[in-house]
Amino acid sequence: MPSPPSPATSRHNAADQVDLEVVLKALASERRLLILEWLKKPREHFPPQEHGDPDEHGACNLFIVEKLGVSQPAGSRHLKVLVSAGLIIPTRRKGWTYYRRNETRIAEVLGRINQI
Amino acid sequence: MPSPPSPATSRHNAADQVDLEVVLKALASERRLLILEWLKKPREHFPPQEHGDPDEHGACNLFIVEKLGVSQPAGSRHLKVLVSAGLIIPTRRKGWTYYRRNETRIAEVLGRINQI
DNA sequence: TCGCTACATAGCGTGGTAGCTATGTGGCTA
DNA sequence: TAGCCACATAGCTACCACGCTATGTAGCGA
Repeated sequence: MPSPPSPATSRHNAADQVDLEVVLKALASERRLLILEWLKKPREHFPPQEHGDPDEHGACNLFIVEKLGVSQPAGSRHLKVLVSAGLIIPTRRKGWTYYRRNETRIAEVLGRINQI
Repeated sequence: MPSPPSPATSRHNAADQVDLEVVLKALASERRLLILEWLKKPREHFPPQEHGDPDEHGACNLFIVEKLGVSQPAGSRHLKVLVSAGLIIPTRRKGWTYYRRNETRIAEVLGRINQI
């Protein structure tokens, strides 16, 4: 779609209106669906981590990238796409970045998708 | 995702298992979301048509293409993507092709998406 | 049977996405 | 403060989606 001159922000957060196309594009990737699935139960899918509580902060960037089986930049980009769509939340802590699901936003998104 | 040598069929129909990535890619398009929206109430969005009942068979290909505002091949391709994902059903009749929503499939798809 | 009309296919250009390697950068930790 | 480690950025290639125009095809009506 040839989008009209985009207004103001290009990033997204939980406060934004759900842009269905952006969210669906973020979801339309096998790898990103996997990430969301894994983050449902970080403890089951990732090794124990030293500083971030898996349930509170989610899983470490490096673990996710490794489990994806892609290069570090490729993995980070997938995570960035999910963050931009508001689907996951990053937490920086002691030099590591942890990601957890944004359940509020996900519920909001599903509400919109269910109107399709 | 580097898909493995694809097995057997490449087309999809209502009997297929829902391939979430395929369906989400089909949905991740402003224009295709519009088509699905319009097809909820064909009578409201399209001119009266001579041979196909809007409620039974859906809207005529040409009307949809015109309302999309793209060329005929581009419009037809969008429709084909939705058909391949099983989201709409084509009916050929008297030389025209009508499209209607596949509500059964859509419900099935939404069920899967809600597990995200 | 002939022609017209609805739709599909082919082929091309462009932009976006996903992968990679190489290199920056910024914040712990010693 | 120096070094290292986690992550981001840059820059490349390959591929796919989407737009277009031109052309093919199949089925209806006369």
